[in-house]
Amino acid sequence: MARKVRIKDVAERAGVSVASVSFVLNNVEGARVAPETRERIKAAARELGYQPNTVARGLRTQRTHMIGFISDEIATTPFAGQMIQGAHDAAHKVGYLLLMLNTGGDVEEQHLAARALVQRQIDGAIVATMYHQRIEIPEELAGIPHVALDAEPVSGAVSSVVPDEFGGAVAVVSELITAGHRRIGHITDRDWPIAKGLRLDAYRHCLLSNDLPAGDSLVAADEPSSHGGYRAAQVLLNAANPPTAIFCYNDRMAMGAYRAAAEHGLRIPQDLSIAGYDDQQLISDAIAPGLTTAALPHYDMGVWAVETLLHQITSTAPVVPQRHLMPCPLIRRHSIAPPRG
Amino acid sequence: MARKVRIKDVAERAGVSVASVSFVLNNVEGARVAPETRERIKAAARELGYQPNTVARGLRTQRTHMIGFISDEIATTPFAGQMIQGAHDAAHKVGYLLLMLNTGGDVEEQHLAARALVQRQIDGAIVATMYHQRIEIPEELAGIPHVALDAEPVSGAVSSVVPDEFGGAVAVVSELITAGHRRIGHITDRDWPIAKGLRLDAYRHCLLSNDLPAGDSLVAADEPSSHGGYRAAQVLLNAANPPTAIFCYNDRMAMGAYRAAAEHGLRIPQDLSIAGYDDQQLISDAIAPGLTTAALPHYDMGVWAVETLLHQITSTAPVVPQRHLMPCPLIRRHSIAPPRG
DNA sequence: TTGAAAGCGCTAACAA
DNA sequence: TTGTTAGCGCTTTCAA
Repeated sequence: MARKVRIKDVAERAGVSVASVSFVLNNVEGARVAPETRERIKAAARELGYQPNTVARGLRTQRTHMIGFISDEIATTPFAGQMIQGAHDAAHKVGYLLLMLNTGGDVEEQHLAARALVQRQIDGAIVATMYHQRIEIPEELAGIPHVALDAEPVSGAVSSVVPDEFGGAVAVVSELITAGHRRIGHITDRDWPIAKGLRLDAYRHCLLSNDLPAGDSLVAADEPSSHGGYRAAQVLLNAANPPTAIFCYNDRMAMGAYRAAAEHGLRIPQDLSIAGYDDQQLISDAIAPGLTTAALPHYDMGVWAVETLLHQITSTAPVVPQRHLMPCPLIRRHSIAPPRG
Repeated sequence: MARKVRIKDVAERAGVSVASVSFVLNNVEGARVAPETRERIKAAARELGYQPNTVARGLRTQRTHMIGFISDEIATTPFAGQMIQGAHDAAHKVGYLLLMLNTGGDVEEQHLAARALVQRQIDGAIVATMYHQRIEIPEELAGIPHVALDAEPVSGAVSSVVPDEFGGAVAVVSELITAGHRRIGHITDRDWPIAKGLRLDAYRHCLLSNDLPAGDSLVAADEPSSHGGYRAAQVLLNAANPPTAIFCYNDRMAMGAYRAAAEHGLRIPQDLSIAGYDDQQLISDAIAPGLTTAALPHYDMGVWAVETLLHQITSTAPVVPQRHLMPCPLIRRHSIAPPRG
C-alpha cells in the first residue's frame, strides 16, 4: 500500500510551504494566498488523495471532533439503537463521531469510562440511560461539556432530555375517553421506575378531570412483561364490574392483556379496547389488531442531546442548562373502539 | 477547574525528566530507573492525578487504541445492541474503544465512514451488518486490519464471522423429529436473504435424511413478519393433510403462526408444535407458551470479531483470514410436544 | 503573498 | 541510571 500522504507531501508537490497548504485546505479566514497558488495546492491535494490526520490536528487544536457516549446498557433494550442512531446522525452531520462506552450500570465503570474519554480529549459527552431515570454525572466530566439523555441528573447544572411520559399518557387515556369509555382500567408496573409514576398519575388525572371512576379495583400491578400484563389483566377482567378499556403501562403488558382478553372470549377492540405505551414495534405492530400506543421518542432525544451538546461545545456563551421534555406522539392503530351498547 | 496536568508537571514535581516519567508510567521493558526514583514518580503522578493524553500518545506511537465500527443500520434491529455490546466488551477489556459509524446501508456513506475512520487513525475496523449478508469492504480500509461481522465479504482475504444458520436449523428440526413428528411444515421468507436459504436447506436436509415427506405442500412463503407468519401458517393449516409441527423461519413468523393455530382451535404444543429461529426474546419469551427456537449468537460474534481484529493488530505474523461459523444454540421452551395419537 | 518555526503532549533513541 | 532531544502531523504566529 502507498504510504500515507502528509501535508508535507502536498506542500512539496505544489511547491509551497505546509503553512500555505494548511491555510487553503482549511479555508482560513483572511489568509491571503494567490488564487493561482490556491488552485495548485488544491490540485496537489486532490492528486495525492490527501486526507488530513485528525489526531495530529486534534493535538494541535485541542478539538478532536469526537463525542463520548456513555450508556448504562445497550444490549438488553431495543430502544438503544434508536437513541444511538439519533445521536449518531446529529453528530455525523457536522463531522463529529461517537466514541461509545458502556458501563453495564456499574458506578465504578462509569468513572473509568469518563476518565477514558477525557484522556481521549473528547469535545463533549452524552450520559445516556436506557430507561428514564435519575443519574449521577461522573465528576471526571466536570471539565467538559456534557448532557444527560433519557435521564435526569440528580444534581448539577446540566442539560437533559427525557420523554414527556405524563403528556403521552394523557393522550392515550384521552383517546380512550374520546372513544366513549367510562370504565377504564390501568395495568401498571409493580416496581417504581419514573415512567410508571408519571403514566399512572396521568391516568388518574384524566379520569378525575372527566368525572370518571378511578377506584383501586381498576388498577392492577404486576411485572412489566407480557406475563405480568396477562396476570394483571386477568385481575381486572375477573372483577365484578370489569373495565371496557385498559390502558397498559407498556406494550409488553398490553401483549399479555390481549391474551387474557382472548381467554375471556373478548374481541379487541369490539369487546375490549386496549392501549399501550412505548411503541415497541416488534410488538405493537405485530400483534393483531395493531396496538394504539404512545411512542417513546428515542431518536429525537438522541438528536436533541447531541445538538444541545454541540451548541455548548461551539458557543462561548455561558451555558444555561435546559431540561427538555420530548413529546411522546400517539400512534393510532386498531385496538380502540367505542364500548359496546 | 484545575488545568490539565501534563507529563511535564509530573516530571517537575518528581524532580526528574519527562523521559523517566514516561518510562516508569508505561512500565517500559528494560528501562533502568532506580526503585527510589520510580516511587517518587508514581507518587507525583498519583498526587497530581495525572492521566496521559491519549491523543498525543497516539500521534507519537501511531496507535490510537480505537477500533472503528461501521454498521449498516442500528436503529431498526434489536440485534444491534448485542453485537455492539460484544464488540465493546472485548475491546474494552484490553483498553480499546469503539468509534461508531452508521451508514444506513448506503455505499457512498460507507466510503465516507471508512475515510473518516482512517483519518482518525483507528487501529482497525469492524464492518458489521445487522443481517447475515454479503458485503463489499470499502477500499479505504485496505491499509488497516479489518474484519467482517455477521457478513461475508464478496472478495478479499478478510476474516469474517457469521451465524451457523444451517447447523441451528438442523438442531431445531431435529428437535421436532425427536419429539416424534413426521409431517413437519416450514414457513419461510419469500425474499432471498442468506439465512432463508440456509434454514430452508437444513429443513429439507433433515426431512430427507429421515425419510420424511417434504413436498411443496409443506412449505409456505410470505413476508418475514408476524402477519406473514399468520398467513403462511393458515395456508399450511388449511391444507388437506396439515403438518403436526411447523418450523418457522423466524420468531416473528412464529408469533403469527401462534395466532393462526388459535383460530384453528389448535393448542400449542398439544395439538401443534411450533419452533422458531432468532430467539428475539421480546417475542420468544413473551408469547405463551414460550417458543423453542435457535438463538442468533450476536454477542459472541461481536466478541469474536474484535478479538480476531485485535490479534491482527498486535501480531506481526501475516494474517491468514478465517471464516468463522458461530453456533446457534437451541433454546428449549414449551412450544414442542409429541404429536397427538 | 508566502515561508519558517514553535509547539500541542507524548515516546524513544541517544548521550551523558 | 537519568536527561536531552527529535520527531509524530498539524495549525498558527511571526517574520520576510
